[in-house]
Amino acid sequence: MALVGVVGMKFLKIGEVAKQSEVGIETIRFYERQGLLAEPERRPSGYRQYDESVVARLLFIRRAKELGFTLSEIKELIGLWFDVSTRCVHVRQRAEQKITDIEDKIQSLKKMKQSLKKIISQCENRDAVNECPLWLGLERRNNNADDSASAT
Amino acid sequence: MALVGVVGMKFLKIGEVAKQSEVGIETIRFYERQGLLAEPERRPSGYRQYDESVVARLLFIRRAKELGFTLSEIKELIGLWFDVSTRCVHVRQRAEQKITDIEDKIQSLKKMKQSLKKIISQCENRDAVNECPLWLGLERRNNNADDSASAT
DNA sequence: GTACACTCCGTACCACACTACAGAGTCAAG
DNA sequence: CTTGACTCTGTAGTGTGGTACGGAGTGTAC
Repeated sequence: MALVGVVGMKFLKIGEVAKQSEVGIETIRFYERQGLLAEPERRPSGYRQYDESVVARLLFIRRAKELGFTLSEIKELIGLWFDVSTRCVHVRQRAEQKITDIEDKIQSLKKMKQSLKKIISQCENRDAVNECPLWLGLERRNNNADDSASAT
Repeated sequence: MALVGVVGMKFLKIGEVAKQSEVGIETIRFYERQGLLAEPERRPSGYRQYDESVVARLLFIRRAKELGFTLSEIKELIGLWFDVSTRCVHVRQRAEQKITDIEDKIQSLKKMKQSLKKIISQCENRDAVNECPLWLGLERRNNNADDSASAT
């Protein structure tokens, strides 16, 4: 039985993939329908047969979602990789755009973190807590020329 | 500049707030119902009367959403500020937790950025594009002491 | 060879975050 | 005044991202 063409290649059933990636079975099939996962090989019975790489893909999708990317953005990010050998110029441009977006996100998150630190320190010092400079300056693309905001 | 009864305090109607914050009128009312915005003063006619600070609040909400926070998380973030004078210990803990989450997000975004750069360089070098080390290692809670702070 | 878990497909349903009316009242320029 | 843009409340509908069946077939351990 189990004659597999290639050596040592471990195949996974959908439930095993689900367990390893901590993504629900239904969700995996949903992602397949949405084009985030390629349609996998099938056993004669129709069972999906995954190789291990799909787990990494699913972990990536999960994390990217937590970072505020939509499924269609994630699809695009994944697509960048597979397009790389084909239409170089477009890929390059899109990748550079994504990098800019990501850098903006990082900057905003850093501002947010500074604000939270400020909250904690005010908390500790029991300073007068009134002015709420809070949260400002993380609008995106923030080239703040004006107030030299909080820095710790 | 319009001068208003009391001091130089400018009041805004909902449409003006919407325009300045680039958030739809319906969405502003929706956020009010959800408790992300306090119920504003009303004119005798029932018109909402906002002061300018609401614009910053809305920009914050917008940005936080782009960074992957849900409305209820955003509500909590906003709440942290206003609770700060009251229940210090809890606030502190929650703020510290948020900071950890944010640091994780930043790390993952940095990994993602590195992967994109790799795509671009492979694009340029026309290297064999085969192994797909891509996207790995951004699962969350990954501490790498590697690449330093904000660079371009 | 029969339990029993697993998988298949399809459809329906869910929560979240809006978005779009309807029908009535308000404001401000001309 | 009138007129037209703006606002009010309330309810209904939309798009995204899943989640939960139902009824059938499959795999395998005993």
